[in-house]
Amino acid sequence: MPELPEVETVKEALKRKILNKKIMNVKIHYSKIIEYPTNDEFIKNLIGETINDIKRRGKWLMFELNNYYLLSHLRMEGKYNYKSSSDELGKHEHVEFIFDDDTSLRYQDTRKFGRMYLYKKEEAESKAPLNELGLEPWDDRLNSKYLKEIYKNKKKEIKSVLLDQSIITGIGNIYADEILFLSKVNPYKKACELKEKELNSIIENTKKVLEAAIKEGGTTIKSYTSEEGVHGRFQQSLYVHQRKDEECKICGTKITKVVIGGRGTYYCKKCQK
DNA sequence: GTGACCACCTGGCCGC
DNA sequence: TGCGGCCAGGTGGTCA
Repeated sequence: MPELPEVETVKEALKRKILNKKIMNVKIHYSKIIEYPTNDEFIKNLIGETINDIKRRGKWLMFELNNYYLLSHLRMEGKYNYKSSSDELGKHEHVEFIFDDDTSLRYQDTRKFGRMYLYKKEEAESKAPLNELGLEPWDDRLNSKYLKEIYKNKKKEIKSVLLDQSIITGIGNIYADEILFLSKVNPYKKACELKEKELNSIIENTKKVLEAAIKEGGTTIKSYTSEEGVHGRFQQSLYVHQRKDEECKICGTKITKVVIGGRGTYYCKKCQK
């Protein structure tokens, strides 16, 4: 599933292809992808807009247009295909953005979980989803004091809390497992019980893991590939995620898989006591 | 405010 | 071979 590094990879790939293209038409084939505004307004407002820049906030792609921000979340299996506008519609392509040079960008999503918002530029930051996002991993304000203050009332397992996008944005299930492994923190540990040293370790390893994953083009698991169909190379660098019963790369103990907060969680019982 | 649970979706996998 | 059931998981909504 696309997490921060995968979204960053998609963003860079899209920038190489669709910057400065003008939208001539929009076709929606599955209406629920558009969360806000209505389908009709979405189409009407986008026609005539130019894609001036593409940014990222957490796992959200932000297409900067003349007057609007188009926000797109890929959720589990969303991806973008860049094709000729005359190409046949793919089976799971739900939204088409047709440009003035007869090319098109298509949003494809097998499981239809992805969502899009279209806001006027001046109001995008003050509305959901952007105003509900926590700090980016590289934000200077992300320190042990910040986490301690928020975590003090969190009695849930740290594994679940790391996935809370309103605290640190961009961490998903794969990288949460990897961050906790490198930080030598047991995923069952309650967030409110973490010591300052552990919080600092989590912060440092969050940056380290995500930076390395971005460098490697993200992680490819099962259905997810990047916008260009490129397979992320970070898969080979994973210490624990999806390595059940394989040997820990540090101590040789078999990796354990459990379910925490409904999510498959992989960890080493010896390294993460 | 917090935590637990469920719905949204489809394809892949497994057992029968 | 075909069918049914389960699982995967990011997020938002509901309820206690």
